[in-house]
Amino acid sequence: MASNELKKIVIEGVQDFDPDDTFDCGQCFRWNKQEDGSWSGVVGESIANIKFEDGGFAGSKLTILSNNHSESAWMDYLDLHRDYGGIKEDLTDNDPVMSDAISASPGIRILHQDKWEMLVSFIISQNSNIPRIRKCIEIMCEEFGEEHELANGQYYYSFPTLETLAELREDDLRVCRLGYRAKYIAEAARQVNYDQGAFLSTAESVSTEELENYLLNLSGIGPKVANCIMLFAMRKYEVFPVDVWIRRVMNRLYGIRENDLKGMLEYAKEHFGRYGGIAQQYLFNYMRKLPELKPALYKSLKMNKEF
DNA sequence: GGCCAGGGGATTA
DNA sequence: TAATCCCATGGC
Repeated sequence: MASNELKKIVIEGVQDFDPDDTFDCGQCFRWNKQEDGSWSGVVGESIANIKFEDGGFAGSKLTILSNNHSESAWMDYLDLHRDYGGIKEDLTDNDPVMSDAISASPGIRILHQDKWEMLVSFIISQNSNIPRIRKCIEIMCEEFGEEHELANGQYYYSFPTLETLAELREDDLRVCRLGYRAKYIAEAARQVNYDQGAFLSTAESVSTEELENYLLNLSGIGPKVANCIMLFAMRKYEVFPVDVWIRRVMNRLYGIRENDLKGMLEYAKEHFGRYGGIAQQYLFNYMRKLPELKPALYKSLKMNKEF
């Protein structure tokens, strides 16, 4: 796994991937953009810095400087085996809204992140905003994660383990500024640790339905959070997490009643199918970018008013 | 099924 | 500065 020496891995011919789109589309919270345009992040027990060698995009050399020297581990994490070109073609078919959404962030890939980290991160995410979520997680890692030091003196913290968080009380978590979510996390950690995380570790071989049932029984996890965990850590690409942004996209751009959650899920199932989750990422990011991208359109949508 | 509190930072008015 | 919003859930 991770040594304390950084080593460079170069992957050639990478397409349909842009670190800016992928690390800044709201699926991950521990990647930070550096001054030179590269991205640094902690993944599991290792740390990495990622950029395109020539600053290019499609087909160019992707450089990963990391103490996890396994190229296949990074291929898996960045989901580089999957044909996003084909997926985008499928989704774009007869859908001008999706076409625009994909054009806004054509380099999104769904990262294959850690199950426990995603479970906790998305409990934290509820009714919050991305800068604040990132801060809470950063504090949690510094307080309760393991400290790692590289040969060059650089240090970083991995995400706290299930065992560690399961032993904490709600009060111990106060330092993370989680608000009422502290209780959910303390309880969920104990629930998942009931079988030492055995069920969670088998998640990818369990059906989406059974997995969803398990997650919905955990404290602080409802349908939206469960879907995010399944999408970002368990390769359940058909789920369609509906948050306030997606609710507005589906209402303003697809004409579905704002409170008709069921109708939105049915639409996604029928039109986005097994790539519902990937479609959701394009749409979510499109809406977040819209004020800059298309100010007039954004204004006309009256995003802050109920329809 | 609808309503509302939960904490607290970010954003907008 | 005040008001509102935010990658929702749980409990009534």
